[in-house]
Amino acid sequence: MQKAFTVAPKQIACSNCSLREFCLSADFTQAELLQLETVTSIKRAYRRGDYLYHSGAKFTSLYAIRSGFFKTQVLHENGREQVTGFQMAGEIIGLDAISTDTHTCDAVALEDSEVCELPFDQLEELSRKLPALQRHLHKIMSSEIVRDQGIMLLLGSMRAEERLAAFLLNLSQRFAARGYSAIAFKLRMTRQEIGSYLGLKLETVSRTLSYFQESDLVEVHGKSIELLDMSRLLGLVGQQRSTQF
Amino acid sequence: MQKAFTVAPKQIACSNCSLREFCLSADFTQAELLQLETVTSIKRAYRRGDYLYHSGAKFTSLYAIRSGFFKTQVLHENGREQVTGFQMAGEIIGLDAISTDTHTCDAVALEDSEVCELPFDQLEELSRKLPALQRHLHKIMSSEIVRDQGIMLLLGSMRAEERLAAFLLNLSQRFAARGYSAIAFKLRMTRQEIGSYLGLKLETVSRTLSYFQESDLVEVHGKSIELLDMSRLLGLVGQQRSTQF
DNA sequence: CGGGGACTTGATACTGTTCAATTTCCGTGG
DNA sequence: CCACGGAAATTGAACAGTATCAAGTCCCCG
Repeated sequence: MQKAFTVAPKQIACSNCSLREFCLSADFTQAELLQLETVTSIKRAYRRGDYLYHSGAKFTSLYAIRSGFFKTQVLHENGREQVTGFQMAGEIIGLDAISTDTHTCDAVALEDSEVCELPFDQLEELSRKLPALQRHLHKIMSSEIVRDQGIMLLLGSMRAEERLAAFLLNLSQRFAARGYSAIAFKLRMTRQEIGSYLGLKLETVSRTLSYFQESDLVEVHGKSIELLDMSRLLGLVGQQRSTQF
Repeated sequence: MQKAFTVAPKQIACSNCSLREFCLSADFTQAELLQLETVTSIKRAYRRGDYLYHSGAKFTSLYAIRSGFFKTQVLHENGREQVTGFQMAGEIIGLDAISTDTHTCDAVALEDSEVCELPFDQLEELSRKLPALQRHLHKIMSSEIVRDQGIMLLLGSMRAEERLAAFLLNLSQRFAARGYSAIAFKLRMTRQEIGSYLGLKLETVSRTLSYFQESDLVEVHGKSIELLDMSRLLGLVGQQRSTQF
């Protein structure tokens, strides 16, 4: 974890940090990529615990995470709280705010992070000129909908063990996609945050991790985790309730 | 419930059924509305039980519901099933399919219904010319994300009673917004479908409804329901777990 | 090095599920 | 129009899974 940031959210001039990385995974011609560069972006650094935005704040931009780790959470008026996602490098935050021009959740850095601000007006304007960008934006929003539906399935029909296995495998897959180890990584969030995300209490998360360790499925040391038996973990997620049918 | 449809999904010529209703809630100039008309749309009728599309099918269009009632569901490979939403007139179905060009859920008519097909290519093309349409499309997708997050909160942190109260109040609100009674309506779905949506078993749904009835919160007769005490229902949803804090 | 939050673990309580037996409702065919 | 049959819904009793409460340990950050 880098310690380079001495002051919280400061602006950094960044000429080659633009929409370009927003579109990394899409197919663009060289000419189009040059146009993407024309949209100026602001890169910001955040320290652990900093808020990228608060619920209720006016919406102006989406944010592309360049490095680091965030969580998003909704705070119900009655103190109820739900972590709605954990986001890492290359992912986009803030899509929920488009609907009402107001952020509907908080985004909090779980480690020192850098994000690229993408002014939404400019994004819309440019995507009117570049069909590939337009399509890419639509796909990103749609992916978020699909992801949410996956979590609904998890919350609606899985047991604690299945939820946690699914969670670990999801993290593993995303780390792997970024060139990090798929089998050993550090959890950036607390047991309570994991629990909130998975609809479990922190004690249940802790107990289930301990059980996984006893079963030689994983090796846990605090926030460090190693997946010892991917296929059995996968089996857990695939498993339907033993008593069903 | 109308019985006019003797054959399943048939096409109906419909010159004034276009993108226009897709945009009912947005602000468009008269000139823009005329342009919206130029996108030809196909109106189709579906009978109860008909599939609007299946999971895995190629994505070509979004669908605007003109009348009737649908459910969307994801079927996990292992037989696990989750109802991800109930949609009624004026709502848009199919947004999840944009991300992969393939439908990721089934959409099933819960009563005889009419939908308007919106070819997505044309929608994108036109939205490049009409910023208001572009913005509207983005808002619709974002709203779906916000809705999903609300369900995550419900599934992740509410008790059975709270979930059911929230569900009934949500239906009430949506019926009211369409000019129907907010306090008396007919449930179009089975207890099992409600349960799947709310992450509960059908027996729990049934029991909780019975308990609501004993408590004079609602009056239930099969699929007909009447909300007798809105404020207490609202209180249930707002309530945090009695033992928390 | 000290302090406090994070985590683990145990005992108990409780919510919701499972299994099972009826009853009710509704669409279909006679 | 009524009778029939199967799906949907209700209800009860036992059980399972997770939450809750509590105590103690670990570890990280300042």
